[in-house]
Amino acid sequence: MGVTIYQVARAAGVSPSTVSNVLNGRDGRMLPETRSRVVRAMQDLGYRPNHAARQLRTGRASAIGLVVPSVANPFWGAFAQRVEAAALTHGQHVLLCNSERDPDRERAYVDELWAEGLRAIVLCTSLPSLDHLADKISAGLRLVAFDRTAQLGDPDQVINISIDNVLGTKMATQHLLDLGHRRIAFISGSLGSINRKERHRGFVEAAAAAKLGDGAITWAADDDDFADLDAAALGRAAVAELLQRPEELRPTAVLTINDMTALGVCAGARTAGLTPGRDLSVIGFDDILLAELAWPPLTTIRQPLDAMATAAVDYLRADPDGAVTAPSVLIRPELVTRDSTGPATA
Amino acid sequence: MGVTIYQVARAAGVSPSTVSNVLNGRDGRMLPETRSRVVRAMQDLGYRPNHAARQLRTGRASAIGLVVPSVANPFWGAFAQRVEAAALTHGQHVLLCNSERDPDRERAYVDELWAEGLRAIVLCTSLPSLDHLADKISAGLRLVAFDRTAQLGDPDQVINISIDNVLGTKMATQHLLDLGHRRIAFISGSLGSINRKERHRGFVEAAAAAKLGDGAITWAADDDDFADLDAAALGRAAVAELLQRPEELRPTAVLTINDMTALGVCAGARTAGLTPGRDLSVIGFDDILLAELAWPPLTTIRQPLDAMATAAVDYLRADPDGAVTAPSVLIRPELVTRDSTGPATA
DNA sequence: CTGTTAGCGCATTCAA
DNA sequence: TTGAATGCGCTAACAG
Repeated sequence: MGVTIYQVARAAGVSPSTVSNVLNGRDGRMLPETRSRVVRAMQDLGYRPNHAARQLRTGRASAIGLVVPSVANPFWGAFAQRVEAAALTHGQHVLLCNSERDPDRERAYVDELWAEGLRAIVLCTSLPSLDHLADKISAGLRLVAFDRTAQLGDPDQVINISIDNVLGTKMATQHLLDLGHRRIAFISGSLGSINRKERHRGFVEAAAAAKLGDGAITWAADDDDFADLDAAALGRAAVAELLQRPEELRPTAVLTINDMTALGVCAGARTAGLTPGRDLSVIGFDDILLAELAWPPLTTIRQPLDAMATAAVDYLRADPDGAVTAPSVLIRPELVTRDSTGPATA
Repeated sequence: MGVTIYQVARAAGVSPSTVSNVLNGRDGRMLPETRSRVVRAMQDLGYRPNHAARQLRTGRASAIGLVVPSVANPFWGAFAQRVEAAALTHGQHVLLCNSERDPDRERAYVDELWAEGLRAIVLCTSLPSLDHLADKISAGLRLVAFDRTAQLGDPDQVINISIDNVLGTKMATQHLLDLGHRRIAFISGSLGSINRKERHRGFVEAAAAAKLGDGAITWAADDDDFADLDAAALGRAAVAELLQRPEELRPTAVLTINDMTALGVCAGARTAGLTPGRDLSVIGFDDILLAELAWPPLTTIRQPLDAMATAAVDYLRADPDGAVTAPSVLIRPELVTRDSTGPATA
């Protein structure tokens, strides 16, 4: 069924090990002429390397493992699409895993991928600690932690790729302040994960700098009542509660942990008879495809996913022996102004 | 690094081949007692089968290949999440491929997966013909064609899983008729793919049965100006054009090829100063997560994704030697009534 | 009912 | 600079 290096070797008049050397870029061990003869033979015969055999021999698989909370979430779906595209440019495949934000599941996936020989994993995690991966990492696992900034005590060699969350919510808060809002709510699920804490911090700091005082309202779910896909429901619930407050305590603008929650807030506001963008300003985070499609189109903080996905795959492929020069990549967010935010009216 | 069947065999006091037999469910070839001894040894040693070795030996990989247009599209993201979940219950992994609706890319992916030993593929395709896969299928490829109904001349052994598209748009059209609408537009990208043709047919037939005559308007993009992710832009463009028509030719209700397009229609209607659900009824297709979140919440035809994904994975795992008793699974759509459709006012 | 054995395709010593 | 030989972990004859 498949062409083997033996057939290639015979066709090129060399030994199998020479073909193997060509395959593995050990060009120094042969004459350029020999090399080109081998390459030609591979093309003529339509040779394709057998990944299973290579993996059996080396113990390493070439695919990239991708662990996301859930590709059903449009943000992660978009990210997964870009990771796959970036991997494809290197001829690598992507193994898809949905952790559903369950830490046990997340760990089990990484264990499983490791046991299967995968040595390159993009882990989209909100876990504060990566200690449980330290042994694998020192044993050769290339791990990109995505959407999570570097933490003290992280294993060396872990590469963190994330937006600058603090800056992002600062920009969002500032935008609202510039529009004249003085009572602003930050809405989020439980503040357990790193990036949520950071986004919250950006809000708190920007609000403090503007001396908002009690005008800075934090609404965070206590525990994990809301799963990943319930972000919208969370927004709905939060806004329903906030709008019941007496007018002098009621926010005129809302900043959410992500776009899905913002969409929920918009829906909740409408249920309460308010028009988002006019009676209540709403700003999201992520800039998912649907942010632009919502009514009103959602002002949000964009995460440049293309750049992030490409960076992730590049690091995974970097020379394993090379020094990791950039242990952490902090990407700059962008404010995208659309119609869901407007001047303060109250 | 790994425990092998030899170690298990030694621990259980049997030969490696007996362990292999246990692994492969050939229970008939050993005493129950022997079997349990082996199982115990596997647990004690923490044995995990080496997929690469197994694949090298058998030529078959155990992962499932999933080819979707793009997981960045919320519908396909949701589907991918469910396929992965279904595969996980069998301990199988999912290899993710985004075809971006490029037929060449789609074919290249299938070739690649096949060459890598994958023998189970879920192919979400709009291609009318599957002839190019016939040879692989007869050579043992298990292929589930998703979102595509069976066609005359399809290779045997292909399993088609799809909703009943004709019924779906009939239900949608009927819903609009029941609300009193007499000028209804069907909006879609080019009608090249099977399921689009079918959805269109459902609309045409229901409209004809209601003697709508010129009141049944088909708006379909000529060629593929709009890629998968531009569905919303397509809806916007279509509605902008339709609303410019003289009043007696202007639709009072719109039925779209999918929810993303419907969301675009809603946005376009608002741009034109109309309120969806009041001035223009809009009904989508799919029931993606965001349909409920839109404003107004979108009436739509639901595709029961869970059932569809489970069916796909089950068929992939069915006994390869068993007769394929259900070459085609036609799933019943459900009308989900929300606020984007209302009585005809014009 | 259980054990022995011979590769699957490749990478990698070690010799030449 | 190249070649011959070995084994990664497993399955499937086949022999016992």
